[in-house]
Amino acid sequence: MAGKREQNREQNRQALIGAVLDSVAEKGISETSVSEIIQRAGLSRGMIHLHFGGKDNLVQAAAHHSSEEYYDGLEALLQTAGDSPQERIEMIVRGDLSERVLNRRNVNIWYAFRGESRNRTAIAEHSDTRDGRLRGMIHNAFSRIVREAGTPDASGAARDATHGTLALLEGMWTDFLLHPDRFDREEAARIIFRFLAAMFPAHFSLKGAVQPQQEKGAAPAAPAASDS
Amino acid sequence: MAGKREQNREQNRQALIGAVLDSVAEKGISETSVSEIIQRAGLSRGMIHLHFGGKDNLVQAAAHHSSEEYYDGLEALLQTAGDSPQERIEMIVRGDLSERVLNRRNVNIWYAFRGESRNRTAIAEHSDTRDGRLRGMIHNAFSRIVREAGTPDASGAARDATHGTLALLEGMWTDFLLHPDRFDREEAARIIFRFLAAMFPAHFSLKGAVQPQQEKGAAPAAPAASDS
DNA sequence: ATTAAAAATGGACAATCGTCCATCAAAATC
DNA sequence: GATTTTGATGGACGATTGTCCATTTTTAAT
Repeated sequence: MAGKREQNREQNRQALIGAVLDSVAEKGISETSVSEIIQRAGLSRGMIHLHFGGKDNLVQAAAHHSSEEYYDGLEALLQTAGDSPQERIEMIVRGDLSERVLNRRNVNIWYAFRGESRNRTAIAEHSDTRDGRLRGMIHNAFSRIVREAGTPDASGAARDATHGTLALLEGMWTDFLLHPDRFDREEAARIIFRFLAAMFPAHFSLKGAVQPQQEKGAAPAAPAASDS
Repeated sequence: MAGKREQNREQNRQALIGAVLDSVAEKGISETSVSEIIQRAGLSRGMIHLHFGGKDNLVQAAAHHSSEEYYDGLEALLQTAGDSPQERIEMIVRGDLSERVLNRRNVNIWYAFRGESRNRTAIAEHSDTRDGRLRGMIHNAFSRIVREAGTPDASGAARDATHGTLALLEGMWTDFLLHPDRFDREEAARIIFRFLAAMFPAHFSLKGAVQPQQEKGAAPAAPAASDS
């Protein structure tokens, strides 16, 4: 049962966190005041101090919550992916560009926090651990690809691929931030896979994309996975 | 001579703008108050209202100034570049990753403004026009490359290359923001050129980078430029 | 030198910020 | 049902915010 006491308590905590995120997404951090928060949450002024000990801690908790939500979503998506590394990469990329993850609300929140993160150490750490876990997931997959293929400088290639993929995703998010209307998810994905196909032609195909110019049309892309 | 009157006037305007940028870079936007600004500028409280009509306008002017500075630097660099499109691209990429452009101060300022840009329309526009002009510069170069090479879907390839390059640069900036110490400019450039070499093997060489895995080693990269 | 004009000063001002606590309401325990 | 315990309330509080203007200082014009 958990007790009506603690049940309400937790409910109000979540209401406050939700109110912060809504306000940050809509009005930005600088306009997210205590008055704004409690008005959105429909709670009284003292709640923030009671549950979080102050506004800063509440904002930090909200940043943490948002970060966890993002990562959990991505991880859940990854559960549904196949076992092959290329499938996992593809799932991460498409997931990170999907409506559920990449939308106005999330982008606004993410960039608002990041802009202030340099000062708020705690928030910066969430940024970091998120990126750290994501990087780990991607790097693992590329390491497997590289190992299977027996590339000469294996660790370097996997690292470059990881770095490039993350940078591209990051850039796409910025694109969305600045032009949410014109943004084209398919185009974004296509560009990233073009990059990956160039690095690992045996594992990623270009599908409908424009082929790079070549003299003799040397083996554009072999079929990717072996199983399923 | 320009008159000592107007000379001082302009000098103080610049002092205020500089103070805003210093403060934003060091303390972030939320801690950049009027008191903070006038203290840094060593001027009196009323100056902001006198010269800019209010804090918001001053901050906007500072954002504009920063944006212009960035773009002017890049354009100056471009003047020294050769005439071939690949040289121009290379100059833009290396310039955008150079110490002079990509440093802690600029990155902090840039992301601080961007985080708040959604609310401050004027600031967002600078973000936009900057990206617009940069995009134009890059797109022009890729269009020429694509035209010379007679790629089938020319406009699509040029657009994808532009989009990808900008996204990668954007991602690298974010990388620098989060990890200014670990950031490796050479690695960042190498990854971007790997992407470009994959799209236009006849125009961009991989140089010292790891080669993508291929079955038969089909023409990894022809020497790029023809002149000099 | 005297006057006119403009720039710079710094404090007054209302509004808003975030914090905190005396008080009240409700759930849990006896 | 009485009592204890804990959550919730909302106003008071000092600090700080940005704006604005009466005053002083400095430069330019006479």
